[in-house]
Amino acid sequence: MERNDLLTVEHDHQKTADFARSHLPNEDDLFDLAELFKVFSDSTRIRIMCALSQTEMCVYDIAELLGASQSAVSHQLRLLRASRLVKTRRDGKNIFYTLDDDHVDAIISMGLEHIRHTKGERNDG
Amino acid sequence: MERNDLLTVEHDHQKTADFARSHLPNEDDLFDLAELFKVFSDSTRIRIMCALSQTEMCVYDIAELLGASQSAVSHQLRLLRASRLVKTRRDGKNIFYTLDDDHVDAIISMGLEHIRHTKGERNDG
DNA sequence: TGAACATATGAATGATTGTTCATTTGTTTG
DNA sequence: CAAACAAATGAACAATCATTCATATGTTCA
Repeated sequence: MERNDLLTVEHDHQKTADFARSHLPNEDDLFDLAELFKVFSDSTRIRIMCALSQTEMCVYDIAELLGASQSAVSHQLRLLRASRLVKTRRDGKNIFYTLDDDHVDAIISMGLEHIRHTKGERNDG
Repeated sequence: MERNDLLTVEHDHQKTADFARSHLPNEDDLFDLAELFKVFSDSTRIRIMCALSQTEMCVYDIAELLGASQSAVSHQLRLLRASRLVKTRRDGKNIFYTLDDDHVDAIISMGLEHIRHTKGERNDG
């Protein structure tokens, strides 16, 4: 290649990529982050989390609330448990679920802010 | 224990479900929320957003950064654009991407806080 | 205009996911 | 213990998704 590397102020792909790479979260965190947000990526689970942010509920309550099957709800709660977003308390035959993390509300609120913000923007084009 | 309708304070499923239902986001917001978090639910897209929070980058940069194909990156960027999370600026042959929303960093930070918090908890059981 | 580069897009495909159905585990109470 | 209730689990299936490949669109420059 000629010596245009001296004259032009071309965008340097390699440099840009290297710089950005050095600021990425590590692989483990990236994986866990994606797993975490996967939990928020289903409206059924969001409903469950929003509900639990109001009051503790047993599986039957949530199924009733969503008009979903007991099994479906239980499967979803499993995910929420695995992600440490909810915790349980047994009371006789019932198992009551509550949120296990302050971040849940914060994350959902921030999501709501974003979508309301973008909805307002629709006028601008 | 007889006469339990008078003596015991049984959990009222219907009441609980109704109460929680009245506090759920509306259907449209729920759908949009899930769509939004779906964007965050893939580590490739998180990588892209983290990178863009450091510096603007063109498609080629990002492909280089991730070791992914140009096509794969472009498809992902389409999603990010559709969700109004990134915006573009053309400079000659290149199209540079930048974040289009302050919430992106906030949402990712909150996610990181959560996973680091839960990782610390693993010791407690 | 045409060659080279940069990005976008459509179709196809393998992988992942949400739900259902059937069954199992765990708890209470007669 | 057995019956009744509450929750969890595994297999199966349809739907969704991320990536690839091939191709199209758009831009620059000779």
